[in-house]
Amino acid sequence: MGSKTQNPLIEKLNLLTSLDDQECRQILNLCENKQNVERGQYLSSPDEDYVSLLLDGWACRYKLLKDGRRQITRFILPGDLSGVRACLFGISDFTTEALMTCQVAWIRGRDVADLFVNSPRLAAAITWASAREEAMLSEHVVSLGRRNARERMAHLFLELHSRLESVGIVDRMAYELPITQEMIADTLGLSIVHVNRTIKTMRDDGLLEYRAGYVILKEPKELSKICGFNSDHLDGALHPQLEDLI
Amino acid sequence: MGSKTQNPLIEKLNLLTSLDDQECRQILNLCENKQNVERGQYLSSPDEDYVSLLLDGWACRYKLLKDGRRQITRFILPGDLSGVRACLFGISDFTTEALMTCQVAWIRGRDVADLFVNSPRLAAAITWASAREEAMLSEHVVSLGRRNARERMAHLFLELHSRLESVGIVDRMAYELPITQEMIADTLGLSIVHVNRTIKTMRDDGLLEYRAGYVILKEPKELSKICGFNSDHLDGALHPQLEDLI
DNA sequence: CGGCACGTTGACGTTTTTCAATAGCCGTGG
DNA sequence: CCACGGCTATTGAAAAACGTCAACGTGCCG
Repeated sequence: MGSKTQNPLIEKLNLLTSLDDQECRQILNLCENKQNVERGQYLSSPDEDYVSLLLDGWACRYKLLKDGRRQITRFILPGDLSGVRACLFGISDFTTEALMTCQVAWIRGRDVADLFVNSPRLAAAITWASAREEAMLSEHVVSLGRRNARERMAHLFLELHSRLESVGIVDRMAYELPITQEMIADTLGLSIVHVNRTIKTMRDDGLLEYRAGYVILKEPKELSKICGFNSDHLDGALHPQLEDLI
Repeated sequence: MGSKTQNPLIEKLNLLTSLDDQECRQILNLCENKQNVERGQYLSSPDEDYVSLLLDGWACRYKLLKDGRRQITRFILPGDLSGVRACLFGISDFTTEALMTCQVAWIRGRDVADLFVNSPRLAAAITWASAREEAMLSEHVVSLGRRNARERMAHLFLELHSRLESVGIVDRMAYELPITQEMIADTLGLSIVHVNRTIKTMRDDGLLEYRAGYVILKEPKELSKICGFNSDHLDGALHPQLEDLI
């Protein structure tokens, strides 16, 4: 695989916002190598010994049931870490796959472990990433358990917008969405057909535009009202009282 | 129902299994005070400044939508930590509520933060708890997104069995389940009525017994086959190669 | 040009929800 | 003691949401 490090480097890591430049560099310095992972290839390292930091592109994490049903639990966007749990604590029966050519940096598990011993702040940043994960998954559970198709869709599009905005790759209320309707279905626990129909009615109602690979949220207020979206859980602040401790 | 309000102190914390007795005691020593929380009361500390360690009883974490729909994201069992994210990183719009009289120990947020600076192994244990959380939530997402009612039910009952077993409060394949069918419905993203019918058919098929507050898994093999249950994600081992590092 | 992946739409089936009614349990107050 | 209300479990009938099957269109690419 090409270990070319071109350099469309992300503006920000999706870690604690209070990390300063030097700390971010410290994280980036742990990256042994950067490489491109092609669409359809797995993002987990073969032996699960590395955490990956996505520098560019989209990936997703999913579980495949024996009869072929698939559930996507998470989209991984530029600036996101992935594989922390698998790397520190063992295997996982989820798969992480690149949805397009991705630029990925790898951090050795032992270097992450070292952070706990030598860099408390960075260890806390890793824990924050894990906690943010948990918060997004909790919202995902709420969507799948108690929101209908339109509400789920609105929530997904708004959450993706928030996340992409925080790494600076949206254009106002529009952003690139390089995924198929099948993936949306597998994320939202719906069938492809129903996703298609739901998008159609939302488009007909003027809530959004949706073209191949591109979304424009035309009525973000209305969309938020539909699903009760709130982006607080994505925010990267450490509790103020703890800032001086760690 | 369990009238065990007194002091059957949990056998194990649900943390990294490699913590030794002294380390567990170290965690317990952080607990400023223990108290009983009555059924229906909230388990979050008023100011979110404490992490809670559940010593006895059941609690659950849920989100309430504006129109009254509720989604339970997690059951908190004896030995579980809760509130780590809220405490370290800020507020959350989820509520944690005692389902019966619970014995709870509180750990100050700053003491948890201190662990990152002074006790890397314990900090890693906290991170492990967060990662285990994430794994359970991922499975929950899979259930809600891609499993039908019977599969979800089987998965829930098996997962609860595994978790209770690991803290030593099951009797073979039987355990106390001090929750209503409404809570099961709010966990599994189903209606009460459908939960009731689903349990009925599973009972009729001889898969389980279900009486008020009590479950017996009569055909655990069959139940596992129904939902593809696997308990690996609940296991508390640190990656072997890292044991010596942290 | 053909093949392929993806999106779109209609007709129909299934799962699950909603509404409604009943029954048991339990504590409370008369 | 009993009547009563509140909560939970249970069951039937009808409706709504969502899935499946199948067909067709469209754009891309070799």
